[in-house]
Amino acid sequence: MTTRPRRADSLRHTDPVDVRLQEALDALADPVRRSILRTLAGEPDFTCACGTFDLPVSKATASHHFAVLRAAGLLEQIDQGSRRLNRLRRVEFDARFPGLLPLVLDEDEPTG
Amino acid sequence: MTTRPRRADSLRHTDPVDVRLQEALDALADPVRRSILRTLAGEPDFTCACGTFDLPVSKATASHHFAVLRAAGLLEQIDQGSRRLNRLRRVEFDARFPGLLPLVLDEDEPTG
DNA sequence: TGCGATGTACGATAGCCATCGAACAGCCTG
DNA sequence: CAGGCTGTTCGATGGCTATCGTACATCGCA
Repeated sequence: MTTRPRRADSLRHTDPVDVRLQEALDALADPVRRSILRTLAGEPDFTCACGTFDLPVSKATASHHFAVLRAAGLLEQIDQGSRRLNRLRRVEFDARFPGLLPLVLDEDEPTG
Repeated sequence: MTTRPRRADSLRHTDPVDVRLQEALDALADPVRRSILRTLAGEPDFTCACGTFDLPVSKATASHHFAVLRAAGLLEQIDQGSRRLNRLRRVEFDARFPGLLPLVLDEDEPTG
């Protein structure tokens, strides 16, 4: 009935409203994930595919990190062909946890 | 030469200014530690000894958690006899990481 | 001086999670 | 359709850390 592609089955989004502080902190406690968020913050919405990030981990691990960030209400993803484009949920997440995301985005140290 | 008691040797404080976001998030990612902070926030400064907290862990583990919080610039401790009294470094920590501590203190769920 | 209370230090253990390679699936282009 | 690209899933592994019991140190008090 639905015309939605099979690929989207792995795209469960979590509304930031439903995210607990524990999950948010767990998600943000990883330096690789924070670097993903910072990169995303510097680009327009839905212009970064997962594979375009320069990360010090394998693509399997990177995929895991994107899933964690999505589950924590930190990003929205849409499929475009074989690519998965990302958007930082800046406003919604900041409404749920005021000030938390800015701390991450303003972090001056890139290495982690 | 110094008249400082031996006991204070285990009291290295970290100025919140010198704390990195990574350490802060690691410290706050533990539910036991967050419950310590919330308890502390509800009492006057330097009125809670470490042993007075009702925690679901052994005293050895509790001591470890207090050390982590102190190292993250989240609390100040002073010795009073055989007791160690605590103060939440609310203002200093909030100056370093604006908004972060309030998120923890306003956390409505006690279980973690 | 001896005892109980408070808290730290140490060594061991267990569970969690970041990580990886390999296999798999969808998508696009030649 | 074949091959390459993008991304997920799976099982295994290693490291980190929360946890504990025990031993130890310090302090106040009888």
